[in-house]
Amino acid sequence: MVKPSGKTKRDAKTGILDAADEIFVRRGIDGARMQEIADHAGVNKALLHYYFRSKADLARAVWLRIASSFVPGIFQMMASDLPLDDKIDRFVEAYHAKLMRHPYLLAYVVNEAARHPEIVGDFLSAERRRAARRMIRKLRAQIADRTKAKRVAPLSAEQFLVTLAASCLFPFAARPMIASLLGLGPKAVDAFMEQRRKDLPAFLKRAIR
Amino acid sequence: MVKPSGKTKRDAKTGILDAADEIFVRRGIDGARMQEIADHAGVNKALLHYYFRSKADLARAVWLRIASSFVPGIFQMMASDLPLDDKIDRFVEAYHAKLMRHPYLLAYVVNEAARHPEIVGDFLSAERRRAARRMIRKLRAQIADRTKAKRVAPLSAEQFLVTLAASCLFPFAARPMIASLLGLGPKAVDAFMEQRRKDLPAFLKRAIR
DNA sequence: AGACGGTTTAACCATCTGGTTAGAAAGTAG
DNA sequence: CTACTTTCTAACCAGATGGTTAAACCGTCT
Repeated sequence: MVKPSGKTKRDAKTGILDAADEIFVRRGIDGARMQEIADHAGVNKALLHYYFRSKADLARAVWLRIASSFVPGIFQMMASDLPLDDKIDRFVEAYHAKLMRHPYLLAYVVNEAARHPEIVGDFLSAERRRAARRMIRKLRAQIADRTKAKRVAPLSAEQFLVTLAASCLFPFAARPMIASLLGLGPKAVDAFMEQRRKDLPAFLKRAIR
Repeated sequence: MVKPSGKTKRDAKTGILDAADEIFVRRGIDGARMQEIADHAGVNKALLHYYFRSKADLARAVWLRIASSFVPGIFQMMASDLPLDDKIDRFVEAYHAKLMRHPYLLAYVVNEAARHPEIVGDFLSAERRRAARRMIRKLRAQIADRTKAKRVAPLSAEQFLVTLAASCLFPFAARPMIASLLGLGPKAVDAFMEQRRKDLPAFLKRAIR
């Protein structure tokens, strides 16, 4: 049996994945053209179909890569023994850093998840589902400690997590609308986001104080 | 001069707009097919081009209609003299009701706004910009009153508004992901959203208490 | 009735798009 | 070097898609 060089192969395949990543995220799956991906990767279009049978296949591969970089690391941190306040700080920080560098990413994720809900499940292996449950359980315990100590109305860990994610992520998804409604230029919006990164943790902690 | 029947004309045109609305929102602009819109409206495809020169034109008309139903009413309420707490209640309530009925709407808005930022500006007339500024000014005063009275760290009205919008809207955009991560079926997610509608106002008020 | 103008349609067209194929390069084993 | 496999490409194809056109339709005015 002949062993392929391995290096060349991986280079071409990951090169295609990188190009597809960029184009799919920028244009959306429907808006992306296989030819543009091929050009961007510096490869013949037929090669895309050689490594990935169809456009849908390629899109799925890209989706899995992106989802893997988006969720597991941060969710593991959220399941750890860190104090709740530190978790909030790190959550805000992590997504702020990631989304500042990939402005189209969230619109892509939201859009494709809404129109092809099945791919969301594709990404969630049994192990990842368990990890999510662990995280929720841990958060629930930490929040219960807090609300009990301070005599505050009880708060569902799920709801808090969603609010945390919403507060961090949504502004990036809604960036153009925020800019228009507040009358801010690109630099001013960046400043607004930076301000937000600093203020948001305190705001959220106050709500569960 | 011949006067067109008026009724028929308006029916056909708005019929097309209604159909286009549904299809564009469901599939996204790139994913929508002119033929599907025509079929859905019960009209020949050429008629779409008779009333709206191109697909882009039709998409723009739909966008403007949706944006008009999405923003101005609620923002006017936010600029009114209502107490801040009531505004929070109404804001949560209004978007909850709207988005429960139009599950794809937010993904559509986020996606198209991200990929065609210019259309966001198209919608914001000078008058609407003024209205937005009025709303911010009013909110700023109301929040200042609160934070001063309760000796809390000052809070930007803009940041609060974004957090409010994020907490209400994002869960609908992220619905499939929430469902998968929390392991909820469609009915359980509805219940989760309903719970959220009830809990969220208190959570937000606590943060600016 | 008949002419006229806006409305609607069937048929058509040029182009684009995802996907295929046959074969050329290029790497590998013997 | 030769035989063989994998990688890569140019050319091609069928179907879809946005858009056009010429003519039919239909109410209204004279």
